[in-house]
Amino acid sequence: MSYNFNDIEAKWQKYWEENQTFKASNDREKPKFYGLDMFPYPSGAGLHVGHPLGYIASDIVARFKRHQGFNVLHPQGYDSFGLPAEQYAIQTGQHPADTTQVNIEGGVDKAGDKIEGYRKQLDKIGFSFDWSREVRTSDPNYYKWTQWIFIQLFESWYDKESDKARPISDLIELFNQDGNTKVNAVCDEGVANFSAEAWQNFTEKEQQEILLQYRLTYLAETEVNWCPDLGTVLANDEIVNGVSERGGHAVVRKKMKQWSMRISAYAERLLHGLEDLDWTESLKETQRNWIGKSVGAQAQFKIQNSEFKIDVFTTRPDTIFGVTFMTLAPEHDLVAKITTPEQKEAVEDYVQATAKRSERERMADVKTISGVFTGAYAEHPFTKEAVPIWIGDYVLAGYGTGAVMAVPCGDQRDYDFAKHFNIPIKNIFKDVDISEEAHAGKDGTVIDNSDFLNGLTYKKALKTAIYELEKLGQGKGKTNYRLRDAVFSRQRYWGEPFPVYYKNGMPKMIQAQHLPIRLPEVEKYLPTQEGEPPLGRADVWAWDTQKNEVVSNELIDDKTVFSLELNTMPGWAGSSWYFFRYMENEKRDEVFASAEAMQYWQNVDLYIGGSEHATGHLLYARFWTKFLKDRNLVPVEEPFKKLINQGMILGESAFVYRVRFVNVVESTANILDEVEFNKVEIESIEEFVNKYNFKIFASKNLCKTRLYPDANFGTGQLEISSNFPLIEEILLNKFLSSEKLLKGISISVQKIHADVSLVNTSNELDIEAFKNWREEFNDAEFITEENGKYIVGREVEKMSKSKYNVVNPDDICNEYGADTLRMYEMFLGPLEQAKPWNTAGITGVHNFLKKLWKLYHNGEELSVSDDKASPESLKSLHKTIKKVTEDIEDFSFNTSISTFMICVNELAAQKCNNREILESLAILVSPYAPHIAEELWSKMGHQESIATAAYPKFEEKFLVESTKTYPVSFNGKMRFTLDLSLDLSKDEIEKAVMEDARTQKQLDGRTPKKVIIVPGKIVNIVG
RNA sequence: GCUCGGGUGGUGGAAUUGGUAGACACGUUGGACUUAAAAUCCAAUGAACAUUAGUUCGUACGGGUUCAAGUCCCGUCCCGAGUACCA
Repeated sequence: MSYNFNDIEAKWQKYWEENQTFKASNDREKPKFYGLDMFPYPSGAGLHVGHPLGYIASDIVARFKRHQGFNVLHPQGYDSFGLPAEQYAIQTGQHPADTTQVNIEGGVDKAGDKIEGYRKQLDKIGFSFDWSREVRTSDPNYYKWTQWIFIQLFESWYDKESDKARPISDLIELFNQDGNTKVNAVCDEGVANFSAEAWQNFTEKEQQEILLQYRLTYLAETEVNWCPDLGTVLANDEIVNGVSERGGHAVVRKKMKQWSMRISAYAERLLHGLEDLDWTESLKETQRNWIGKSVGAQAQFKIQNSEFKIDVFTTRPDTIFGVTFMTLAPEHDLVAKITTPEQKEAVEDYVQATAKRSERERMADVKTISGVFTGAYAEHPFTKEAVPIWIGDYVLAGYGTGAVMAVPCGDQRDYDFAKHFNIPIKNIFKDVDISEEAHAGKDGTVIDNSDFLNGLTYKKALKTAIYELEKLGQGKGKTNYRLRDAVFSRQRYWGEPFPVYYKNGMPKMIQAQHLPIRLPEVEKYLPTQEGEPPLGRADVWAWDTQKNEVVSNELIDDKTVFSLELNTMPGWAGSSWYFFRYMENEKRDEVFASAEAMQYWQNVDLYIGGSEHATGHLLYARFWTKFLKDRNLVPVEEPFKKLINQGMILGESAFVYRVRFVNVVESTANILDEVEFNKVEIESIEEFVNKYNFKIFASKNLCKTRLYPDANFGTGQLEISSNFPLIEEILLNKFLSSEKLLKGISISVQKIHADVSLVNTSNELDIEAFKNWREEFNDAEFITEENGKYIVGREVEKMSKSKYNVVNPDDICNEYGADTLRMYEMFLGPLEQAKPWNTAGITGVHNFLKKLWKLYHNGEELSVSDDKASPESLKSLHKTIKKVTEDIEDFSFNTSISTFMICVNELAAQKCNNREILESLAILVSPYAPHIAEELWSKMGHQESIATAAYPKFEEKFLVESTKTYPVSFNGKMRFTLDLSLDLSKDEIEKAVMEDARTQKQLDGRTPKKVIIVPGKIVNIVG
């Protein structure tokens, strides 16, 4: 019986489903292992071979852990809220819930295209997912709990004393006792002090307004990243290079009233928590940079002839005597207040000009120095000298206090600014030349011209300066974080609705027992005419506080019926806690996850996903977990113990080269006269050009000229320089009769993508298929290589539909089988590395599986004997057990595939058919190629699935060697090998080596100076 | 600019604490089987010279440490990722 993978795989996938083989129980008897993949966004494009890479890796580990006796939780679900579904809804009018369902479960979309569906595609690869615990973030039964967590955040504040989140009721109690003077909380900047009495005398509304400044999720007027094209605000991590991550749209800064998450309260814990996580250093570093802790001081400068004071943050208080000016961000509150009448116009112009610039412009143009003097002066805290106050857009409103004390001798930006505007530069570093550029003045530099800091070095001066500032009451040590509070509102339809209604303009939470608040129906998914979010179009979107249900907007009376929040939550809301949801399989209606379940599963032992989530999802999920831990809602501080980022699988794009006629010399009489179009029925150059322009394709090797990017052809297309003797010659032979015609035409070649499915493994294009691929190519002509083949060019690029380089895993499963796909994806290279997909290479692992199959068969029949295995076979097996076990633990899956290949090659050479070997081998292979392993296992007489068969135990005794093949080197160069017993002593080895004829030949009469012998390793003869 | 990775055959990639560089595959070439093709099997395959033993050069480049360096140290170049006026 030959290896009929299609039947085998279908059979076992059905078996696993029917028998619920991978259903995890919350049974506490066994040790637990929780292996998780970042759940996918179910897009309509379906899976390509890059998507399952991480899933295969985690599946191998999950299956391995089952063999080792762990109770394994390996769930899967869908992050099904998001922008693409909504954009598609806007275009087609279909409800995002419908398209999302089709994308997951399969069906036919409105365009009539058949969609296979994520689930079917995943099932085909044979994952051991426990689908009984599936989650979908857009399912009301799920987002009910997302809304519930939001309410918990609203009902909490961050107490710096106990360094954790506490219920808001505790805060109210504190306010009632002592006002806010004794409260040490993370809150908005500039909350006014009040006494207990004052608190009690505030109106209800005033109290709520104050509490809002303390809540962990709060509504506030903040400067946000507004993306006009997407019609929504974006979080910092959703912006890349000043444009939106999705679609690359422009982003501008705008003040808007928005929900925010006070993630900044957790900055220090998020930073500190990284230390104990088993994540890659680079990912931790990315998060550290994003949190951006800097330690320094806050200093206060009085403004001359004014009530106002400017607070600045600096990491270098030691350089305070070098201050020669101050710079405020143009958006700084004080700008309007301190500007002198003479400078008013210039300042206002500048402020307006900067406000107009988009983020991208501002970023693109960091080199240009700009700024304006406000006319005001501050007073230096120590020297009491007048310090001019400038504004400049190199100072960011959002960082620190939005103001800097400029020390041009020590900071290059201040230096450049000072030079540009002829502001004096004061050197406070001893024996340092600052005539060309600023000097950091840290290591070994001594401070000068600085009163009490004179003669000190950086570290000492830093402490002294802070001490003196504190003494003056004009500053203190301070730590600043780059991490900003995260904007939590989106002006979108396809997201979680907030469980919030508004009474007297103040947000009120809907009580938890009335959740979920379901998304209302709207007739269109666009913002309203008035610029409200899409939920502004809903007719039934008001909260009745008597009936506790969503009712028609017509009933709003602001007494018992109120308007509901129109924004929805961002994409990261649902993904910030889903890993806890999987733990719960029974009481999903009653709790987001039960305490018992969470106590058992704790946190994710292995999390695999893309590194693009470093500053988004992974940070937010850690934040929510810490919050939930503070409120005793979950038992753990960190959600993901170990994390691996799988590398991207790149596509190998195929290119065809299209001939384009340029610089056609029109109507040159003497050329036309002599032209004979006897090979094609053409009567003029114009006709020829019109007919064949962009219709002739030249094979790759005819176009071996340098490629130049060509702006005229849009992105991704290139033009090749225009010297093509070969093509010209062929053109002449094939289409034209006169060489002179070519003088009237010059050609260029344009490179365009061809669908990779039209190309075989030898890079030959299927010309007929290509002609039929797109209508415009139907009548194309091809100039082939001498052997008549059309060869395409290849280039490695990101896999994408628009590049026609997508390889569908379904096709690979059909042609080679899921086991081959799984093994080949692992065989490609290290999991974390980006690597190109090359379907040609797949035959290697496919052949391996065929050889594996043959090892268990003699002709058509299963051939397994109960005889004792030979020592060689046992050695091959145990070598493999050792290596593969180590490899899985190191996540080095590519090398374990090699190990299997070596093992099977050896066993085949030994003609091994012993049950004791072959059963163990089937278990070893099973995590990687589960279908063939199940089939062989059952053929060998087992009734139960192989999934929980005990992993073979490695035994050293089978590997013990008696001899070693020693490499014998002369001056470090290996010359020959010599088999010697491992029992020999150093002296005996030396004797044996020296007696060898080859040694004497190498020495050629010389006497060795030295002989290095490392028993069991090497012999090196020097001299 | 800064931070973190990385540079090994025609290709993807191996190489425990420094100890036989190129495992395992792909590709290529030659051969067997076949009317033929596919499939399968066998052999060769870092480069150059010698074509029989053998010699020399080879892990981005230049130095160094060592009996021995892809691996450790110093310098340079290149590629990738993250971040970017962060005071």
